[in-house]
Amino acid sequence: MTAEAAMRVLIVEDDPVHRAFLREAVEVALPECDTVFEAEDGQSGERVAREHRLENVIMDLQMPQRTGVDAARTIWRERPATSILFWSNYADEAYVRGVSRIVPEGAAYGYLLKSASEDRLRLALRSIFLENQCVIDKEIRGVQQKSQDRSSGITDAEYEILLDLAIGLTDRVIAARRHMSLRSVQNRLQHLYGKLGVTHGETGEEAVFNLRTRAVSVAMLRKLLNRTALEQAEEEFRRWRERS
Amino acid sequence: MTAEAAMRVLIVEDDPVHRAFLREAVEVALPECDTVFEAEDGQSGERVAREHRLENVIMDLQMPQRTGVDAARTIWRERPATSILFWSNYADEAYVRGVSRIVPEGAAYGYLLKSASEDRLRLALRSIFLENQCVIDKEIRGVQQKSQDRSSGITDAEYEILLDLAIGLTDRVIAARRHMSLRSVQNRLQHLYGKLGVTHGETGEEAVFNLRTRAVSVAMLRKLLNRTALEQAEEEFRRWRERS
DNA sequence: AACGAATTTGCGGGAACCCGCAACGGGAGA
DNA sequence: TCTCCCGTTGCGGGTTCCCGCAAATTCGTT
Repeated sequence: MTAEAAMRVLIVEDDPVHRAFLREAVEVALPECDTVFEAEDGQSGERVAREHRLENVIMDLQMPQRTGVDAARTIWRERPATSILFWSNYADEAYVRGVSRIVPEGAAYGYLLKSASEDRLRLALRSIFLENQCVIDKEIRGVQQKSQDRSSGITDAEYEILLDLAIGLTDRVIAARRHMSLRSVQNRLQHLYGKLGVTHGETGEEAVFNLRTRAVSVAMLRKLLNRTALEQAEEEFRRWRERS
Repeated sequence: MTAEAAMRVLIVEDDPVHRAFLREAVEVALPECDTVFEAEDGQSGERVAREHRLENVIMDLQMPQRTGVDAARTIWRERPATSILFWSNYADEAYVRGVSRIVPEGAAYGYLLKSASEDRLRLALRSIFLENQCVIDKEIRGVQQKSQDRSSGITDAEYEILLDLAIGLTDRVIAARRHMSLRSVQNRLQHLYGKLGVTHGETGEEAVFNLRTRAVSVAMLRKLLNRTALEQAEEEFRRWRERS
């Protein structure tokens, strides 16, 4: 038991400029914080959080080696009550999906864009770390909404097959992996094509697009997919493959 | 003719934290610089450079709306003697290719990673803006080398078809667009597959991968491709399509 | 229990893809 | 000039993809 409410914060951020900026912001916004830890990648972020039993984390999302999502997952697995503020450059749906997939029941978390004003950042820091409130950037909210919308949004099932598609699997392998018939895979693909609005080309002439590749392309352009999501899917597939 | 060597510098960078950091660095490293202009996207960067006839630019690469490469291209088109220091987060081959494709004969330019030390940055500023020397980060050099290597590197022709592939075109459309026969397209594709090391799968069993999509996937993972490159290719294709 | 809607699966076929084989053509060097 | 090498083109085939049609199954609702 610490005598006073001595708060400690961990900053996980690879960019030194941003790291310094965050430390400054924490010191200004949270005078009750007496110690600021820093880590410059997900790997060591996990380690420091574990060693010092830290409960307040500011986490960059895109980092080399080990993503912010990865790090947050293991941190939350070890102590689900940790408060994490995600601090990211982009509002890609791929990231938003990644985060909301791992946040545990009742945990306080936040999702702020780096373009947010300093005031907003300071407010978010106090809300999350002192009052355990969730703070989600408005833009992120929009993405969350859209991704859950029935009509334009993409189902989890469809997202799953999109990943399989994106790493280049054949229909047959997808069928084997997901325990479906070949035809079902093709069905899901057609749904996906519909949702993404990919067609062979405007008119009824000859095909302009290869739907398979085109789907990946527009998913990328719409930021449904990004390299990080790809890497993760690749890794999962590798693991599945090893145990036959 | 300015009476003294009154240098002026333009900083084009969307992230306010980095922008402030850069301004600071310029003021320290270049005391002979008396005016620092700032722009927060490619669009206005071009405008400011044009209006004030600036010859020294620091340019972020990934920016919303209009890329650093785009902005640099038009700036250099208007005044090829401009010195530009590119300042980027990543050493993706896609970016490196994009830059070295547009740098005009004899222009001074630099390519620094944001992870470089402040000393390195200051040194680069002086080298480029005062002595018109090119300064390329070592990591970037490595990428440049590799991309020009005969064996592992990818030809411009192959890169071109990779882009067509990535935006989802069919063989036939690629053939029409590039004025080749269908078979030639398929040939190039096979070369590409070879270079990227994509196969149907390890053993001689059934195919695990769809080569087409798989190629895009590994190109992404290897950072040969990124979303920006995709966008650009998409745009070019659209233009080609309009004039039949 | 019964009904309707959404998924799953099979069948079949046309189109696109992947690719080995072979001939042709143009540029580099002996 | 002759030859060698590389890129292009055609042909033919096996495979995979894309998808309409229709029966079967699942699931939620009344």
